[in-house]
Amino acid sequence: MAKQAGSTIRSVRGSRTGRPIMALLDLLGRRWSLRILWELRGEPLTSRALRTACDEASPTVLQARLSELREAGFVELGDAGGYRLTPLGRELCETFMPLHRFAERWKR
Amino acid sequence: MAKQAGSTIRSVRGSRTGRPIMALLDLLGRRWSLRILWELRGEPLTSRALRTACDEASPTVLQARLSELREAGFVELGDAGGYRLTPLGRELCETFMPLHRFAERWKR
DNA sequence: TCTGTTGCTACAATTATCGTAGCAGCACGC
DNA sequence: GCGTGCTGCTACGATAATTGTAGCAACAGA
Repeated sequence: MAKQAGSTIRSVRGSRTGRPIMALLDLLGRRWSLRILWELRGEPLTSRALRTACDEASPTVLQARLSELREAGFVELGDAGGYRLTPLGRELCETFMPLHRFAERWKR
Repeated sequence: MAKQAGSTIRSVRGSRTGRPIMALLDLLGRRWSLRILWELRGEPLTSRALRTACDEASPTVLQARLSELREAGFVELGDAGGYRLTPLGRELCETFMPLHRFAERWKR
């Protein structure tokens, strides 16, 4: 499912509860979602650059996630090519930016 | 893999890069991880109460995630039974608590 | 002993993800 | 035109993760 950008996406788990946080947690809980947002926090990246940044994750999933994140309004495809965060996506990214500091302290 | 609490866990993706944030993003990016932390934000929950809170997610995954989150030091099993956040886990939870407000505004 | 908890597991079926390969479209230099 | 190299994106078989149902042992109270 979730074939191409703009088409249907598997209904986000938890959205039926009507609680947006559940839908958001589910979307962000899919593999590579968080990582993609994280890697896009800086400059726009082409699909291949993003793939490289994400440890060579398979393009299949990357495209799926990008489609979902685009439909959610967090990511967009720039005119000159390359993916980048929308203002909304940037806001979301800022939201869990403190994770960075936390992770550094966690560092098992 | 990741059979029981305290045993080995599949090495967290990204940990090889030496960047803790990657390991954390990977751990949190597994299905139900974020949701579990979210549901435990309040009172301790028994495994079955947690399962109910998580839309009847299958106990297999729930146990797997709980083991991982326990090994990571975010969740613990109370003496009288019931799962709860450790101080560290609570700190992590606070970190992405702003997501709640964000989700409310996002609300497609 | 019976009932109802607790945390936790087995196992087959279904999905998601991986990994490799490759497509069409576009811009470049030749 | 022709090739080269980029872009976003997809097909498809193999592998791993997740689901759903059922059930276990251990413990507590009646």
